[in-house]
Amino acid sequence: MSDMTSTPDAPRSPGRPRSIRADEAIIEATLDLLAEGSTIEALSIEAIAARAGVGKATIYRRWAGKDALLLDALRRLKGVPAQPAGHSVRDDLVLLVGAIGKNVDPRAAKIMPCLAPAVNRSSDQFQLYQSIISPRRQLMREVLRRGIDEGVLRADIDVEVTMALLTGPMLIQRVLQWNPDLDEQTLPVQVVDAVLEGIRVR
Amino acid sequence: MSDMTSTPDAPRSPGRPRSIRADEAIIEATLDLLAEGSTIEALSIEAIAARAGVGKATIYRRWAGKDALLLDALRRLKGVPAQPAGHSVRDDLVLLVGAIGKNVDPRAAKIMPCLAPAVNRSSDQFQLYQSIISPRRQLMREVLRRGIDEGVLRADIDVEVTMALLTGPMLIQRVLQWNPDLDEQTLPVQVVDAVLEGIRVR
DNA sequence: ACGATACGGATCGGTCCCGTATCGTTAATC
DNA sequence: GATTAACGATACGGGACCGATCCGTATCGT
Repeated sequence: MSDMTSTPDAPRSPGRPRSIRADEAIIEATLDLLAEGSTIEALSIEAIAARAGVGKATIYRRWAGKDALLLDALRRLKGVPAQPAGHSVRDDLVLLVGAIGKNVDPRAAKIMPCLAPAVNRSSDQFQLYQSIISPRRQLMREVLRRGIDEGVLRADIDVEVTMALLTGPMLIQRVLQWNPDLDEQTLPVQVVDAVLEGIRVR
Repeated sequence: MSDMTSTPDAPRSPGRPRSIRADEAIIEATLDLLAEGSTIEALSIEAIAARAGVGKATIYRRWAGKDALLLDALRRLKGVPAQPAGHSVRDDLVLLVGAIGKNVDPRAAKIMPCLAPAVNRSSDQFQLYQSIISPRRQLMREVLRRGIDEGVLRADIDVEVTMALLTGPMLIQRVLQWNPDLDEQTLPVQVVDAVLEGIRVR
């Protein structure tokens, strides 16, 4: 949490302790509202409090404001990235590409697109966004490096560009519905194979 | 316009005619404010009126509300897609990929990302979005088909998937700043060449 | 000159939200 | 049982915005 009065070595705090259920309920309510279509700035503390069955004061007791709460709430969305098996480079890439935009928390799929515009406005939110996707990028980077070491992939490819190549098509389709004619199900395999083989006649 | 009292066969409307300058000023103010970082729902009629040097009533006289105004304003952003030269398939693709997210109207680059979340919420805005990018997709589709016909590209590629392959990386980088380590300048060439050649050792 | 209408500007009531304050109640410790 | 602080609920003043309406003025066609 950002500014909760968490005292690691409990020096005894008198009075009624803060409700852990309230903490959870507030975070969950925030994510639920976002997932239901509310945009970040349309989200109100009052709506969150009502949804969480909590008084507004209970929220302000824990966070300084909407931004601090949002930052904490979004952090919960990180989820666990898919773990590649490590056998076939192609299979690992298909797995990673297929996992793009698919988080353990189904709400994340709805929320992430809304983050996009905020990312270019707030430095904090940009950092948050990067901290979420960075580990996933690292996973793919390792698979590509492995492919190069094993001699499956060309040694002269630009790994960063290749990651964008694999990620981009999946992301614009899942997040923007870029092309209604594309099939999201088969797209990961198609993308990976196309990138592997190239499209030029040879 | 959405609900202007436009009478095609001018039967002469009495009274003072509407100012064309006001029309333009309102649209321009809307786009300017969006480009300056305002999000769609943070945009207020009052701010637009103030910026345009126009009374609020002047806006309400022309549009039913913010949504109608926005729809009209965003339609102005379409701009003219880049025209491929038609000589080299590779060069044409580099040109088209490089043009992604780069519109004649520099404000469009700032505004388009903000559209992303709205696209999944409003059917109208989804249609608008598709109507903007659809002609550009068509342009790339034609270049790819030409490449196949000329025997430069493999005949068995999925053209739609290939378009996503070329567009995705550029779009996530320009719109989301997906990977800070990528160079936007060289990315078009890198993407096109990588897609053309593939990354597999052969 | 006249009616009609649009103009920029100002004001109004209503709604929503923020952040704070204050209720009576509840749950822990002493 | 007394103390203490968090609880849900509610009210507050302040602010932003909406949509409507009204000024007095400007600009048309007649």
